[in-house]
Amino acid sequence: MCGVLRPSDAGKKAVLMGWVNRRRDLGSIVFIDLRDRTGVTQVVLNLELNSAAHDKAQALRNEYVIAAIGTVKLRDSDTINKNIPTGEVELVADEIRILNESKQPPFLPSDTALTNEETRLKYRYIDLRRDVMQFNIETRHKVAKAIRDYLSGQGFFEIETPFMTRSTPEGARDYLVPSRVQPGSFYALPQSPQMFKQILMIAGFDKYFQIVRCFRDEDFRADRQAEFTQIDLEMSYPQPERVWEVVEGFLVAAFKAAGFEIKTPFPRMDYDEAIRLYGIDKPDLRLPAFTDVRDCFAPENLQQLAVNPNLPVVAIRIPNVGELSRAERDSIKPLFISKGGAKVFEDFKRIEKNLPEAAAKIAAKSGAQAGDLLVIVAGSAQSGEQTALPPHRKVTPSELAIYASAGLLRIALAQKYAERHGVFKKSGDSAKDFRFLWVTNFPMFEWDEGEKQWMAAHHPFTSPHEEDMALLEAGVESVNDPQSPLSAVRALAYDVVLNGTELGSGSIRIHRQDVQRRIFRALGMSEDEAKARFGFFLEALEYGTPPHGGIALGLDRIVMILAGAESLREVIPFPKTARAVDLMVDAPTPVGEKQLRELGIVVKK
RNA sequence: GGGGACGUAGUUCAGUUGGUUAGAACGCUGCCCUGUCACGGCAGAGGCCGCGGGUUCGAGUCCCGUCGUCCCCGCCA
Repeated sequence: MCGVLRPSDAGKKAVLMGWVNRRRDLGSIVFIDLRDRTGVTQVVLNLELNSAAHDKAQALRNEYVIAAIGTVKLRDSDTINKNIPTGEVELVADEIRILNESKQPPFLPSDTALTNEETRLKYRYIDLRRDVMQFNIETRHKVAKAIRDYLSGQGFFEIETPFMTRSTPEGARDYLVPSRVQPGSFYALPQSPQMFKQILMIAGFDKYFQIVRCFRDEDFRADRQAEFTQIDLEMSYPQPERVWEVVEGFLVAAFKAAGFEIKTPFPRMDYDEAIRLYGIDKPDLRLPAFTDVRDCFAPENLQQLAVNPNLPVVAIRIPNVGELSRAERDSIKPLFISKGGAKVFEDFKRIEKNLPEAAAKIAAKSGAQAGDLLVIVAGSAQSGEQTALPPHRKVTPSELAIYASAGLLRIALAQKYAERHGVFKKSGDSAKDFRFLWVTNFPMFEWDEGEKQWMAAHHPFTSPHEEDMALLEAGVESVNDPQSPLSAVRALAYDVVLNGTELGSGSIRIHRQDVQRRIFRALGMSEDEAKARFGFFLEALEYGTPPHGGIALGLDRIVMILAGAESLREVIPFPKTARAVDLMVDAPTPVGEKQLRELGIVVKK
């Protein structure tokens, strides 16, 4: 292999096969850098030593596939290349065989400047030859293997579930597969194996996992692909803590496989707390939390600033940004996305000038140092009514709007000034570089403003909190009332978050028929409707279902973070574009009349 | 569905207030070169300026539309 020869191999005969990475022709002596996935070795062709081989080297071009047969030789001390692991040796070739030629590629794997992504995706087989991509795909393999090994060792069975399954009109849009033998009927590709894994619990496979492809026909982002891979698992009789322990266990193994030591257990935080401190349900702990600085202002100050005094006044602090120019301060406001009447005071200098006392208190309370950026987000007069708080909830909908607006701005600012504060740069200290977090006690229901009703925040099989059963009972008939007690029902649902990325999401499931029925009723779903959608599943629940719960983590996202990549496309061998197009194979495509006829499909233009 | 950025040689990019023959680097082709390793030197080829329309004496540059890629909001139980 091209990356393995070392000084200890000196004198040995060797055959190297690989791609011509680069050719350096000095006339009577030619150097070939030969590359395969293990690395690069220099092959020497000297006219005086072997004129036939030297002649053959004249014909070599980039990306030709060749075999070089020769002797491993220690390099003279002044010709050692310290930049590559094989740099102390070279292969003196007796013979060169051209195994295959190559057209001139649109770009070279050895290029230093990265070609645009469209070209890379079209010629993915060349892009994948680049060492970064080879590393990413290797990391992916190692991580997946470590997880398989770990879970198998813990008594989990990897069990496959169908890809061609049943469409359930919940959640994301389905990819559909038409049935030829039953024209007009369609399978759906699974958005996740959710119901199958629960059925496996009912079936007695009390520890299940699967590294499995999932499909969602929605709009895509850097961290969302049409098809993506989940580490899906489910177990019988667990407390949430037991699920977390398993996940922490396999993440330790996965990170170790990629060369990182991480510590467990991960910290835990209530959903409400995450919103209050970070304005988002997947906080990036590498950056400081919000400070509520409402009490730093005198009441007349708030009035003067037209700030709603009943709502929080949030200070966002981004450390070590340095002095901002006027233009930079002006460029903050366009980053702000106001929800529910939230407004931003992007220029802290102005607050310092007009309200020096308040500004000093804010700086002190938020722990701001010189060079830190402070931005204030507060409620305007247009903000929603402040409502009474259920005893165990810490965030009302009006507050949520403020926190969420501030949360988005916090991230936008942190990304914009990432170069300056350097918080996102890898330090080499895993405890700092990988900030894990369990976010727990999500709300069971979310208010859908469009549908004017409460919807399942996670999925309708998530178990409510034992303590909140009475609230569920009280709210079960008020699905269309935004003030319904349903707002306060917490779910036994949890997310695992890493550096502001949601890695995975899970819950303890409902195993009791009566609770499941109540949930469907609370979601405004009639008995018949529920039966039509999930009939098989509801029936299965009636045949002795053990309590069970689980989680699913995005393998692609884990590998993306481990590889230090900015996009899932960097860790998926054959990804799709934002419009779900595969540029290499050119999919999707229209199909012929005959094929459509067989499937009983007429395409409307 | 909405907002933004980008599209010029094989590749990465530059291209001034609209101005005559659209440049550079890398890559490519040929020649020279015995220790290079992003080798070096000389010479050369290579362009529907994404596509369509408009304004203009004149458009890579301005306007409208369209296609594609990327990022964000919505969406993603």
